[in-house]
Order: sequence, then C-alpha cells, then structure tokens
Amino acid sequence: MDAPKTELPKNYVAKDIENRWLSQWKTDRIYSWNPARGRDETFVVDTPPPTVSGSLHVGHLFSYSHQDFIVRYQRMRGKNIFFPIGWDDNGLPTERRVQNLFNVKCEPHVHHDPNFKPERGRKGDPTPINRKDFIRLCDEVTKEDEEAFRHLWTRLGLSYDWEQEYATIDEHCRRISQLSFLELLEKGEVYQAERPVLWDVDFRTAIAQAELVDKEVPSAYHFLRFGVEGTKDHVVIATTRPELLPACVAVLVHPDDERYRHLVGKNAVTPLFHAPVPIKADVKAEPEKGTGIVMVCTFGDQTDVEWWKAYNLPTRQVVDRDGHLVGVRFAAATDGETFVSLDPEAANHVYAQIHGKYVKQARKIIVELAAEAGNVIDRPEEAITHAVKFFEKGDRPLELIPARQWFTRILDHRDALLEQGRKIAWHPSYMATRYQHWVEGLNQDWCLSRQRFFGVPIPVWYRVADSGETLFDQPIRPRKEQLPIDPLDDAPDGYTADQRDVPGGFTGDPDVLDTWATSSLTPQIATHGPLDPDRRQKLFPMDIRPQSHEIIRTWAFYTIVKAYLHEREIPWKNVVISGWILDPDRKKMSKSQGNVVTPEPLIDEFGADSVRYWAARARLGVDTAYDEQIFKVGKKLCTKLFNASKFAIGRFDDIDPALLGPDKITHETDRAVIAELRPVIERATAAFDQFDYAQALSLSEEFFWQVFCDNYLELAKARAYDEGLTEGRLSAASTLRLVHRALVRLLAPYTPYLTEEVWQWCYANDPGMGASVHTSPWPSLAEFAAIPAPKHADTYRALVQVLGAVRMAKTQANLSMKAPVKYVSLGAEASILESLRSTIEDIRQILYIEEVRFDGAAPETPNTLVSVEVGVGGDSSGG
RNA sequence: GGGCGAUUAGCUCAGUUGGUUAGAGCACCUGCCUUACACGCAGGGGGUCGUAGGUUCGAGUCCUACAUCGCCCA
Repeated sequence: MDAPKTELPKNYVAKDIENRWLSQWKTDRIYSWNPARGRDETFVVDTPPPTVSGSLHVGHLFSYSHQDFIVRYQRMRGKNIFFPIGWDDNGLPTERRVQNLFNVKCEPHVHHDPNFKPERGRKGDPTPINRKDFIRLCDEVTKEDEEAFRHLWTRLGLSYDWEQEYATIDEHCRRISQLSFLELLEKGEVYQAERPVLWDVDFRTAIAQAELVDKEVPSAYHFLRFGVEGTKDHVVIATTRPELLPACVAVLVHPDDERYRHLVGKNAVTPLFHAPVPIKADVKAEPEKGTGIVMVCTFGDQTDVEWWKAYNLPTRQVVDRDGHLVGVRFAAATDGETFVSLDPEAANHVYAQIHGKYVKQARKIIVELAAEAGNVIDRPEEAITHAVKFFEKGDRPLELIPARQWFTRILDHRDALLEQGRKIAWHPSYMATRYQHWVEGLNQDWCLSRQRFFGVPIPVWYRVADSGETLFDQPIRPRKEQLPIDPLDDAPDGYTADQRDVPGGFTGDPDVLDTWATSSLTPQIATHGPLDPDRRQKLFPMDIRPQSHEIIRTWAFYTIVKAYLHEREIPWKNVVISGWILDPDRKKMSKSQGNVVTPEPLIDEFGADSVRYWAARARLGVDTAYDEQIFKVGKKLCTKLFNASKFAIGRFDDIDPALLGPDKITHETDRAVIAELRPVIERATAAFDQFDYAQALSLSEEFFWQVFCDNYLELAKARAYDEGLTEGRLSAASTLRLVHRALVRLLAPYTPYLTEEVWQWCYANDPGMGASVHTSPWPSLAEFAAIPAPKHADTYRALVQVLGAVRMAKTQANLSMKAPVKYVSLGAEASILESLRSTIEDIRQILYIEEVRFDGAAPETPNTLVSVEVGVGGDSSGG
C-alpha cells in the first residue's frame, strides 16, 4: 500500500511552472498535427496571422487565447489538431515602420548604394534608397517583429504546431498567392482596367473599398454662380470642392425639379474658367442637397464616376498621383481639346495660380480668386461637417484617379457570396448580419494592384512594342513551376534580361498585390491546397476561423471570395468572433490615444495562466472593458487550485491506486458530490461544443470552488484522516481522486501550465489517461458510470444546508469553526432525515458537534430541506 | 440617415426555452490564524435590471418607441 509520497512544491510560483512545461511540451511535440489521420478526426483552425509590424497589446493576448481554449478542448476530445500560425508581414504597415525606423524612403529609380548603412533613429531628411535595399530592410525588421510575437505566443501557452509556421511574404506564400492570381486570370475572374480608382496621395497607391473609412471633417459649401450659355442668367451651385472647377464636365439637376427644368439641354458656363458644360437631368441629383444643382467633376466622388460613365463625359483630370494640380491648358473649343474655355486666356491665368499646388491650397486660392472676380460668389459660404473618404491608414482624403489596375470580379458574384455566408455558422450568430450587409453594400470590384514595394509581386510581364509602347493587353504569364517570380528581376521565357524595358522586349508589372490578396489565402497557404491535393483533402474546408468583428468585411469576406472563386467552396464551417478589449472608459485602445497596455509585463506580474483566465471570462463577440482586477481573480484561482490539489492528493497519495476506484465509492456523501459533478461535465461539454469557453469555465470554476473546495474537501476530511484503510476512507480517497482528476482536466484548456504541473504530480501514469493533461481525454460521464446515484437526490443540498446553518451559528456567535457545539437538532421529511443519518458523521466531526438529534420539526419554508437548531455554548440559534 | 450590438449592485460581468426571494467576483463592513490555502474561511450591507408604454396569470428575459454608448455602413 505505501507508495512513495511525492514531494510537492510549497508555494505556487507561476514562472517556475511555466518554464518547466514549456520546454517539456516542445520536446514531446504534443501539439504536432498528425498527417496520417483522416479529415473527420481532425480539427482544423485557420489562425489569424497577426500584423507583426503593429504594436503588441493586450487585445492580442485576449483573442488569441480564445482560439487556444477551443483548440485545447478539441485536442482533449481526441481530435488531431491542425493549428498553424503565420505572420502577416507584407504590406504598408511594415513599409511605414521601416520608413520611420531608418528614416528612409523607397525610390525605385535610385541606384543601389553599396555604402548605404541603415541607421535607426537617424534625424534629417529621409534618405532615398533603392527598391531592393528597401525590401531588404523590410525583411530584416519583420524578422525581429516576428520574434517578439513568437516569444509572446509561446509564453502565453498557445498550442500552435510550430512546424506549420508561415509568413505572408515568404516563398511559399508568394507562390500560393501568385498561383491564385494566375488561376483567376485564367478563369476570367481577374482582369485589368484603366478606370478611376480610390487613390491615396501620400502612399501613392490605389486601395480597395474594404480599406475605406469615412471620417467626419469640417468643410464648407461655396455658392458659385455658373453662367447659362447664350443668356445673361446664372444658376448657383453649392460645392465643397471649388478647386475641381477646372475639372467640371457637366451640371446635373433632378428631372422633376421645377426650378431648373428649363435649363436642361442648355450649357452652363463654369465661373473663372468659362468652360461650357452640358446641363442634364438625372434622378440621382438630389434637389434637397445644396442648391439642388450639382456639378460633375472628374472626379469628386463615386457618383461623379457613375455619371461620367453613364453620359460618356470627357475626362479632365487635374489632380495627380501626389495630390498636386497638374499642368493643363485651356483652349477654344476645337476638335481634340480636353480643357475647353470660352475665354482661354482668363482660364489659363486663373489656373496658373493653382498649378502645382496641393488640393487644399488650391481650394483656398480658388475661393480667393472667386471673391476677387466679383459676381462669382453668390452668398457667403456655409460651414458644414460631412463624411469624407480616407484610406484607413491615410492622413489626407482619397482622390479618384484614373489608373490601370488589376481587379477581381466580386460584384458579379454578390448573390453567390451571400449564399456562401449562409452556409457558414457564425458565432455569435448575429455576426452573420454584418457579413451580409457588407456584401449587399458592395459597389466596386476588388482593386488588387498596389503601387508599393514590400508585397507579393503581380506575376506578369508585358510585351514592349517596337514603338516602345507597353502592350498592357498582352500580359506574359509565367509557368506555374517558375513561381514565385519577381517580374522586375526575372525575365519571362523566351526573353533575356537585356531585353527588359527596350522596344521589342518586355517589361515587368511594377505593382504588388493588395496584402488581402495573400491574407485571404490563409486556408490555401496552410493546407497547401493548390500544390498538394492529398494534404488539402485532410484539411479543407477548415473547421473554424477565429477572428475579431472589425475585419469581417476584409479578412473573412476576402477569404470567402477566394474559396468561392477557386473552388466554389466555403473556406471553413464556423467563424468564431472575439470581441475587443476596450480601455476602462470603454474606448477603443489605440496607439495614437496612448491607452494601450503592453502584454509582457502582465504575464510577468500575474503569470500566463492568470492572463488566460482573464481572456476566458469574456464571451464570444462581446467587447470587454480592461479591468486589472480580473487578472488578480485569475491568480487567486490558480493559487486555490494549487493548494487544493496539494491537499486532495495528499489525502490519497499514500494509498496504492489499485485500492481506489469507482467501485470503492460506497458512502452517501461521496455519491452525492459525484451527482453534483455529472451535470457540470455535461453542461461544460455542451458549451464547449458551441465554442462557449466562457460558459464552460464558469461552470467548472463554480463547482471547483464552491462544491469541491468549500464543501467537499471539508466533508471528506473526517474519513480521509482515518488511520486504517477503512471503507469510509477508501470511499473518500477514491472520490477525491476521481473528482479532482476530472477537475484538473476541466480547467486544463484555460490554465495549461498549472494543470499540467498538477497532472504530473499524480495522474500522468493512470491507465486511459495521457502523459500530459493536454493529451488526456476530456472528462466524460462514462468515468463515473459505475458509481450509483445517492439514495436521495437532495442529499448534497441537505448536507450543505446543515453545514451552512452550523457555520452561520458559529459566525454569528463570533466563534471559531473549531469551537465545540453542544448539539444540533435536525428536522426534515423522513427520506431526507434518512439520508442525513448516513452522512451526518462527516459534518459532526469537522464542526465539533457533540450531539446530533433528529427531533426537530420539518421545515415550512420553501426550498428549505432541513430545519436546524444549533446549540452553541449556552445559547442557541435556529436556521 | 440605415444596420448590428450593449445598457443588471460602487466596479467588471453572469442570468439557459418568460416562472418562487435577480446572482458571482472585486470593493466595502463584521467575525474567524479551522491540521490545503489569510492570495483563505464564515457572514453582512448594497439593485424600482437605461426610460416610457404594451403582450401575459406572470417580464431582467418577448413587442414598440425613446435615450446613451460602441461597431459597421451610407
């Protein structure tokens, strides 16, 4: 019987435990995916690759822990886990970080400088450097940033399979991404077009609808008088963008608007520039807005683009890619003139004053010139606030600039994409609505090209005609085996490098793909879908996509688009949405507001398990205010689990496990407590199956603290301290062991370090259990099936009522729990009394009750099973 | 302006399909160093469940309107 007693650590020190198990898990490769097992027994996660150049904050700990709870649960359910991790390193955030860190800017035409030495924090003007040098710096910085994330993820105990690690700029991802582009090009889902695109003048790149944000900014209506050609009349047009007057190509009114109906068909004449432009009627002109007449410019907004297309209006582009006003020349109306004026000399004089200016300066100048001209400004400007479109990362309003770009067809597939969204289960379910509304609101195809540097190159070349003209309509595609390629570096088949950019030769597409074009392929990247059908078949479609709600319109959406366009499939069966961590004032945490909390010090202070506990308390999809108290609560739970485990194990550790088991659980108290555990297991399992880790935690935690620690450990003490191996002691020891072993596993997804530590003290060699708690089976009712139910369904409740009444009596008499009680008189219905007779000894001993009488009156209060009269010292109190 | 969500104790949050007296933790107060734990135990005070209507025998829960906050979109 006397097995050697384990020497258990005295105090709970999170850091010691963390270090020990981190290295052990790594050695044992307990998180590795097993490619030999089939799809139906595999649980596949499409992990969000974090943007590594963004700063780490508590929000990362939060949402990434959520995935891990679900994954650890599934692993314990016996699933073969595929839990990869990647880094989203390509794209603007990294470019910006490099620009700021080294004070450089990428200028593709600058030559490579062998003497250039990057220097952090250098002052002065940014150094222009060559594209390759710039990309090299980007690569360097992302390596460092990735390491910071890798370190944090590991410490936090996220159970990734590090053998599946990828980075969205690495060779594999470039290959998959370029393959996707070429396949969709072949299918006709990707096309090239020259059209006005949303353009950021600072980043000098096109962007997509998904990257737009509206910002409320102060502005003003300027009321300008337009002439009516052939009359002395004028009409007043309100505009917020007077600097676009030279780009005006038409004037529109609503067809039902009585005020202006007589003007339709005539020409208006723009002020200052004297350009005659047609007046047309269109239902989209809003009579209520401004003066009810709208000037159409190329291009003020998306509606301008629609009108321009619908009426085949000329293009008078005045804003260039940097946001300057380009040089243009007004001339009399003869064939072929773009900028027409009835008074070219006056027009050119005005324009000369805004030429080369930024949009904002030009606006100011035009307003001044209008004021000087007299008879142009009809009435004082009216200050307003309105929504203006910005690039989400940009500082100046977007312009609409015609440019040759690559696009993916999405508008044609709107209905199919809505259908795909309905096939996916969203958690919480109302998040599906966000996806639906986004798809319904789409108004442009997906612009794929970015005029940037650190990204996946668009994998095509173009022929250069003998005339020197680039033949964009004749793209040269690489063979799939060549991928990944950089068309600015590699030459296409049949050409040599010296034919680059010369007549009769070729030229590479200078652009890179939108980062979402690659990030939307995480399922294909992780499963190697297009390259390895066998591997794909074991992993795709995936089980869950965990992510936060603000990127439903980008990441979730684009991923659904790609899976649909390529394979007519959904990428995953479930989308699991985490909420946000808000600051204590319920504001979004952001670097610019300076309210972010950095994660590593939190782990130092509270331990990884406590930090994870904090994350686990938040339900799916719900935003949570940052509250440091919860870390303390987590730490308390860990300490409690540590102490309770030491104590519980100490009560049976010196007994041969062969003498303990379900068949030894004969005592009514023990059977009653197991009856309490059963529904906890059932309900926690059901909750986890719905990805509701928070509910599962709350059930397990409540049972652990209230039932197991506060009551059962006390109730079991009397028998557990028996000298010999009595039936009562064996029953208590068996119960402690079985219940505690289940509890450790119920909490393992949340506090992986501590539960592993405890597991190793005692259970790692149990038959049917795993060498690690994390590869052990999730608790099931089957483990307790052999144990009969207690004689009375209410035994536990009745016992606790007696326990409570006696404790209450002692507390109210300001007595220690050790203080003796003369007698306790119990009254209850016969069957309850019967169950108490067989269990009361457990209470009598721990509460130092001298005499128990069964002579009380049955209780009359509802919900009270037992009436208890306690004889404390001289006086007594009822309960 | 539209959509989605939130609003429950001083704070952070639970509250299953409508059903006894609305819960927990933290904070506060009172006891208790009880042979796992004072990072603990036993008690206590504290809520007209955002507001106003409605449905119902019965509403924190369902419906309508409004208010405040957040996110998404125009």
